[in-house]
Amino acid sequence: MPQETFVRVAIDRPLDRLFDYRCPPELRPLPGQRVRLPFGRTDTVGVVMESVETPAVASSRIRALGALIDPDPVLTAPLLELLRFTARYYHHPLGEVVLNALPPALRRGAPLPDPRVPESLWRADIDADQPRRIGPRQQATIDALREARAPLTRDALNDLTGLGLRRAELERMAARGLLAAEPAASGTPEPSEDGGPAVPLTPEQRDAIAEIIGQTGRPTVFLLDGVTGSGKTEVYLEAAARSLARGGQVLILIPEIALTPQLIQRVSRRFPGQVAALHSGLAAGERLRAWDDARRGERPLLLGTRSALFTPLPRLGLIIVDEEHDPAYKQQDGLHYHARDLAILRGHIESLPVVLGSATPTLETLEKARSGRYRHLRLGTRPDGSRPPAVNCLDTRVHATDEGLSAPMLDAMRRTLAQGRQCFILLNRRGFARVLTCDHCGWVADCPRCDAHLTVHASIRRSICHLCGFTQPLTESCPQCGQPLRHLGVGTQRLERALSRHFPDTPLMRLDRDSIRRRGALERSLETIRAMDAGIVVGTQILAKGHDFPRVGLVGIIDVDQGLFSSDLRAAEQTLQLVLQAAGRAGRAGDPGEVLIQTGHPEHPLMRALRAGDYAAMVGPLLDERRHSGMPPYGYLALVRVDGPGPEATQRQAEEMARELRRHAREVRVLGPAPAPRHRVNRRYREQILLASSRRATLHHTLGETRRHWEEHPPPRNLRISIDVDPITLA
DNA sequence: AGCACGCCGACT
DNA sequence: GTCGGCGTGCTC
Repeated sequence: MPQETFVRVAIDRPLDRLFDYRCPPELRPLPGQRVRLPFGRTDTVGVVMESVETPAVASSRIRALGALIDPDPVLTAPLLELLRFTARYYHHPLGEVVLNALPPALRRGAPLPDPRVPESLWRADIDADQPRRIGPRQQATIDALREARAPLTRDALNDLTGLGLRRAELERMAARGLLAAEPAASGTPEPSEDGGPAVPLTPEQRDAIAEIIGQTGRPTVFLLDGVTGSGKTEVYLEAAARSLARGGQVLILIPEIALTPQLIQRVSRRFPGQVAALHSGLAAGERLRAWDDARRGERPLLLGTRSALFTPLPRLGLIIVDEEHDPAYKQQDGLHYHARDLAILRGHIESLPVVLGSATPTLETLEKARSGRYRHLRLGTRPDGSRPPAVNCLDTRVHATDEGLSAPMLDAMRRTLAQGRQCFILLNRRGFARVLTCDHCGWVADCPRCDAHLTVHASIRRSICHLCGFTQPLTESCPQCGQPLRHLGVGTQRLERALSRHFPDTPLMRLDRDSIRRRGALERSLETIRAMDAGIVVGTQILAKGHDFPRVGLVGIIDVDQGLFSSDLRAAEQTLQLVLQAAGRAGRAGDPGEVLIQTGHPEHPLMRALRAGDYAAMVGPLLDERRHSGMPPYGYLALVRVDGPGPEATQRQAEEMARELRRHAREVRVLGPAPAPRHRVNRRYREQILLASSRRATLHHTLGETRRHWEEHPPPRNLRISIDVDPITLA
């Protein structure tokens, strides 16, 4: 009798199990292949995980597979292994994890894009000096096409310009006779070769590249540790070039593509036609195309944000994680994975080197580099010969501040501007004022849905909750006693207004999430800043990201104190990183810049360390502290969160969870439940339980057993339980 | 999660 | 009488 075969299938449901199906004789799906299947009363999409001889449930319950969606697997075997681990490690349903690795269109069962259908290629089609009214976007498009000297796809154009051009926009330009479209010739166009690196490499850079390439095919992890301006990007690009030259694919992860348009442009220019970019700004179709181009090796270099980690890359040879300290690598909802940690795991599974780059590495990474588990590559010298900036504190108890600004800060700004250099003023709070309050009766404008004050946004005359987005019109007088209200605390918008009064004739810009919301606004702002001579830029941490500016003489930090005294696990570390990243903007090409920090606590150990200026030295005491308290990297944490519509039921459920966790705890401390630091967000109440252990295994045992229990005795539907393994913040 | 079944309240 | 509220149970 012919042997029947069965497959075990992953499905996009929050059920922590796989489902077995009978294979009709003509269907022999391989692991990683998408299939359509009957599920309950409907049809759904699944991914085959493995073949099995005997199903896990009685054969009477087994149903037959519907159909294959693709002729071949869409996910590779090593990627499936990574996804299995991910589900186990983060205690998340495997089906959701697996389907999450697919672009949304494929998750819903859409067909793969047909690689034989070429995209349009665009070229400039305009007489050189024909006088015409052309907008800045159109001009930039035409300039990019002329510079490329070859017709480009829309994707390639967007990579080069960062404009996010839509098809309709290009078609409008074509209708006006500015552009012409032609179908792509067979095969990829090979635009003009850009040659090797633009600047000669330093010996340190050459050594780093040689070390990385020397580990090809081995799961070696590198920490590429170098201050701003030390040329980490050149090391990435050159290592990538050599890996590509050997026929491998390269994955470069970056924290947020939207904030680093310069990097995409730089990579696209260096590797024309070879780069696929994957990030949240893409429309569904573009995302699918980029993903599939990377999967098929059509574009062997994939540049993307954290989710790009799950892209199948059959010939992957090298992974680079840029700015590894950036918390954006940790997904904060649903599947709480850390893309940097999983990148390292992927390196092990696929046996390839992983490069973690940062000027301010996390304590976790530094500790592993110090203990020798990672190879530590240092780029100490800046290729342009500049020295690091001097860091000084301004004691706000001595120097009073008005709208956030002290007199010495203003003096330093005047000096810097007089030298023809720029001032960057960093304040990590957007909006106008922190709160709206009444001096007479003490009323404060609070969010009706969260435990948070509403932030004043004067420009749009509204108050906004930064937690849930609730907004309401600004009121002039107190709703309780009718007295006029006062704006308390300073945000970037208020700082901008104050500075425009102090420096009425100086160019002034603001850079924060609100100012760059419109498409292309960030690119325009960065361009303006770069073109500006002396001037002032006010902004949030976006200012501290790795943009390159040539003329910054002063970086002023308005308020670090909330970072010094926050009780959160990583507050000190992250404050250090933020200040140093910001400081990295100061001083280029011979001119050391200056960093001025306003603080009420200049004697605080962190501030003393900052003045000394050496990140590695500052980290020592922080690591000691972590060791003594058993915190990461010397101990392991997991956070169990319960949230629900009412405070009492949520608390009861959290208490039951904690009881269950304690029942299974072996060498695991179970702390709580306690109301989460922001107890109420978006009309939901949140309780949390912290698990701590000196061993990973015991933590996972406790979580696993508890999870099994609640799968069997599920809590009411309106209560949600989520597990955050290796939480980045306890808030 | 989806989806259906099931058992109680105010409508044409 | 029946449309529809959301509690509960199941999915190979």
